[in-house]
Amino acid sequence: MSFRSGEEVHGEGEAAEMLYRVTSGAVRAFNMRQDGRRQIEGFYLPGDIFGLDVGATHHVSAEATMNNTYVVAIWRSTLEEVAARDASLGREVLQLINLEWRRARYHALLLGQKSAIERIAGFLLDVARRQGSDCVASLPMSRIDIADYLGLTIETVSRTLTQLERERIIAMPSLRQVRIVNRSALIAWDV
Amino acid sequence: MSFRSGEEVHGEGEAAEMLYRVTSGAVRAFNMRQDGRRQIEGFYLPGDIFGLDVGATHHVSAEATMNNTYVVAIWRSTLEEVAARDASLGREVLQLINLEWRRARYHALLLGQKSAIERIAGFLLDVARRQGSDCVASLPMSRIDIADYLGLTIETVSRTLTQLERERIIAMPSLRQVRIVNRSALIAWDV
DNA sequence: CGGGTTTTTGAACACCGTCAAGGAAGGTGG
DNA sequence: CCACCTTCCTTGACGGTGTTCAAAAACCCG
Repeated sequence: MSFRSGEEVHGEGEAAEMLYRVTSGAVRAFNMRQDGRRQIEGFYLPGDIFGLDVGATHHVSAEATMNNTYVVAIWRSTLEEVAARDASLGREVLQLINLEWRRARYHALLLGQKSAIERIAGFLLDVARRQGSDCVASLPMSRIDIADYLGLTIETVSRTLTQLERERIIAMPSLRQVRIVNRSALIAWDV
Repeated sequence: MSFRSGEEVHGEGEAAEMLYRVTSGAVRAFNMRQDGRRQIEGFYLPGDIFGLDVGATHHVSAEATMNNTYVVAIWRSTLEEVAARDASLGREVLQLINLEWRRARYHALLLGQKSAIERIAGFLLDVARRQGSDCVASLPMSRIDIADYLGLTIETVSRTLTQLERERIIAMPSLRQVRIVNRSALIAWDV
């Protein structure tokens, strides 16, 4: 399946009938408030699996963060049939739920306790790591997305990135490319 | 099992061999950072079940928040034996994981998007509701615990409670008793 | 090349955190 | 039961971090 930026993969409250894996682009999972404020709970990058909410319905909406986002989908029922024959698959799903949970708790810690620069530093390191790189993070999402994920405003995100660039800790060859120049300094911020 | 304030029920990283249910008092689940900052992920009140981390080990530490906290424990293995015969039990456990997850997401939204007064208002309503009351929340935890749960400082928690009291939205007959006087005003803050 | 969106930058302000001190509550021992 | 002590909570003043509002700059895409 192919999505353009902002297109919905699944909506909050919908029946959770499928699992998805990102093959290119990225997906944001989020909750919306009545007044329009949005909390992005997580991003899914190529290789990541999402949509495995426990229970019958999705707890979050999922949208593509950019054009040319590709996703492969599999029916839950199919998965369950296979899992019935192959116990290792069931264990793998549990592992994924486990990982998801771990991320959610880390996210709460980030939102509850960290300063702007700590949030940005941690975010960059996380993205780079998940992309299998030590020194480059390519950000497949807008500043607004980053802000709504980190519980900041776009202005603060922008300012903090600029500050890190001025301090020669990162370099930004383009808007969505971050090169990690001084990795240990970044890690020092990611308490 | 009986616990005094601050005593540990289970530690982060320990083997998750048991499930627990609070019968009186309360329990806090939290993660600690190297620098001593603490994020409380949730409170468990009488009737609540905790310790059902997915996977083999606990992801959080759990401590009693006050003296005379009583908890009943059951071995996971026992539970699994029973669940093997009774599928409805397995569904109930899934429901609990579901609820836990829902709370975690709500918590992230709270920490990422809400002001101090919104956090306090929502917290009071949540505690009252879980205690089966419309107009009284009895807080079985210290101000520090509330602060570390809401991502605030104790001073801000205290000031915000005082402000709500001055505005006749709540009354505090004692430190840990909050009477909800103007419920709709409180709900208006809990966007 | 041009129009619209996204990002950056600046200035002023607000909210919350920090530091400090005083006050209330609860537990302990005489 | 009361005095004492410790711990927890409240209140005040101040400062810093991040938000808000506004405008300029950069980027993207047709």
